[in-house]
Amino acid sequence: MSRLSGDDWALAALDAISSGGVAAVAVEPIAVRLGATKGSFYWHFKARGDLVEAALALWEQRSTLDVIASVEQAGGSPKARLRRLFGLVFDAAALTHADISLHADADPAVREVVTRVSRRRIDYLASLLRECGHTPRAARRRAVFAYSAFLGNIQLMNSSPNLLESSVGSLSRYADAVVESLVRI
Amino acid sequence: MSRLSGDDWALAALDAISSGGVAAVAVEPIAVRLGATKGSFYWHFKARGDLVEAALALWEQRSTLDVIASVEQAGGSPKARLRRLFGLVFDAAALTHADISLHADADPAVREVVTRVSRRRIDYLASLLRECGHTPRAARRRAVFAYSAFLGNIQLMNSSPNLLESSVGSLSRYADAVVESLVRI
DNA sequence: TTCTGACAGTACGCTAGCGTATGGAGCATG
DNA sequence: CATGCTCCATACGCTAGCGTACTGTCAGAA
Repeated sequence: MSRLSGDDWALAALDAISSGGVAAVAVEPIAVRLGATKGSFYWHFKARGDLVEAALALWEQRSTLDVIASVEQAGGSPKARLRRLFGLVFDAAALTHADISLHADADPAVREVVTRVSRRRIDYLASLLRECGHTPRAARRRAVFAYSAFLGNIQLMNSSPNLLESSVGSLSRYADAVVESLVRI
Repeated sequence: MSRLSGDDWALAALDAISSGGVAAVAVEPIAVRLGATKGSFYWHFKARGDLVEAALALWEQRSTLDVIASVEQAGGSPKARLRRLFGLVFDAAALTHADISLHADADPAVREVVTRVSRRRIDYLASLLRECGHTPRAARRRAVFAYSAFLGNIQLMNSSPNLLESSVGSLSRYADAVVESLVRI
């Protein structure tokens, strides 16, 4: 990796966000991690803010569009797609860590992206639930509820892993149950 | 406020946590906000870490013990207490903001406190649900679920307020419904 | 009134991180 | 081979914030 691209930096920045929030996006430490120096960074970006922006864009892409596309491509019944969706998001620890940091951020620019991401995810959830036979209103209500439950779960898993596992047993059976109760008319 | 106490500093630090996370606990800016200087701070505390610690202790007290005591003192049926509990936590924006920041923090010391707080809250929820007639196992499962839903809700309310309100209508009726479904055997 | 101790202000050095300027290294192309 | 372009390293100045040392102030005890 003798020569870096802007995407390399954005990826590393997203990594930093996952482990320490936007505040952890610091040029010099990331440069060290990439085995480079600031010289490289300031070639690809104008300022630190642009790196944060790029990382957010990357996150937005990966955590919504990519996930949705992957689920849609796999196909299957709406219920099967729901189940696959839950499986994906629970596994992708890297993505959920970024989620946690970003949802807690107070910066307006971050919140704008987060809101867009949340909206898109909820829209997709609602569309699946409509396909399952729910009315648009009910589908939307359930989608919002499911999404907020999802947020709470990753939060709790992150801050105190034992608490959840001890009362829920297997995560995959838990996801089964959640999907089941969401789909039930 | 010509003379400050250690508690004044801790309170201001908790405020800083609410609005910017633990990273926002910076001695000099807080000194300015208190109309003082570092000279005061380093009289009351040995180092910045001690201030963070004090703020966390304050949060732990207020967001668990105080809330629980207040609900218990008001009395009423377990269901009424549950309802009162939800009303309290949804209103206390200051507390929930701190919650959001702290649940997202990666520092082991913070996570230790957060885990203790979560455990205590879940324990209290479970005890109320047992009083409502649930078996211990069921009460605990529901308590964990309710708590994680709570976390998700404050998260969503914080990062994108409109998303929740638009699909849920009145927050107080929402709380009614949640309590109702929790209590139902 | 004087003295003492609790409390606060001021001045200083130190580190981390941002941003800039400048000087290469290496490759491509004439 | 010379030239120029792309990419990176190094060195520098600047700010925010931590922690320390010393100096001041004021209330109450003696």
